[in-house]
Amino acid sequence: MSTVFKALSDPTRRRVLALLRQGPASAGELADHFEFSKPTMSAHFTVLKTADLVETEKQGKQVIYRLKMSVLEDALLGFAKTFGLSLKPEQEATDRSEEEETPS
Amino acid sequence: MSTVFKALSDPTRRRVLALLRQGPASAGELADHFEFSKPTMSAHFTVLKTADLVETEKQGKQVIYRLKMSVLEDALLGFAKTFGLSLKPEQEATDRSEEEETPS
DNA sequence: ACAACATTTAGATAATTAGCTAAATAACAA
DNA sequence: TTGTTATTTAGCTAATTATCTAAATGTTGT
Repeated sequence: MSTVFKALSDPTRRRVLALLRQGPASAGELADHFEFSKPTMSAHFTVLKTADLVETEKQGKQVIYRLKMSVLEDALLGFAKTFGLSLKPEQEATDRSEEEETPS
Repeated sequence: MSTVFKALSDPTRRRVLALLRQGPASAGELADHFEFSKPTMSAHFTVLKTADLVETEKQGKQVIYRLKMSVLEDALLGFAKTFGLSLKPEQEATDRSEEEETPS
């Protein structure tokens, strides 16, 4: 858990995770969202991987990063529980993009 | 939010917060739970205070630290929301012995 | 084989962090 | 006032971190 919180402590890494929430992406695609050098971004990816928050798959020249949602969820949940909070899945945006929102 | 995550990235500080979950405590009481020096613990308290995760009140010689639960909750919630998760209060042990709340 | 592209590794540096001891400050008690 | 206790500040150091450029590695296309 400590590695997860360490990983989350950097805003760039949190943004990377948020990007991956949209779906898998290559190292380069991810890096393009930032102004840092590729090596710098690569180092951030390594931290995320060490924390087991992402997994990778090599596809040709590219390395595809994928969010390990369950790991993030468990870490967050484990911590939240210490404080009498629990985590529940939110109303998920459905794929029907043209539809009106259900009023809350 | 970044200061909160920075604060949470250290296990000692997470333990301090967990202790404060039980109720307010003085700097010394908190420090007694750890093997680090008082000044080291004081520095940790400063980080927590900077992140607005705790507030203090001076009582005579002592400084009482109190967890700002709502700040922790909001930070956690804000982040969780990015990932389609939300927080809810857990089933709390119904030990009312210390409370002076009006029953609903 | 060679070149182009995608990514990581190596190696360096500046900034930050977490820890320490010693000293300063603040409150209270005798 | 002097001493005791609680906490913080000052000043230091070692370790870690975030960043960079240059080079290495691995993959694909010609």
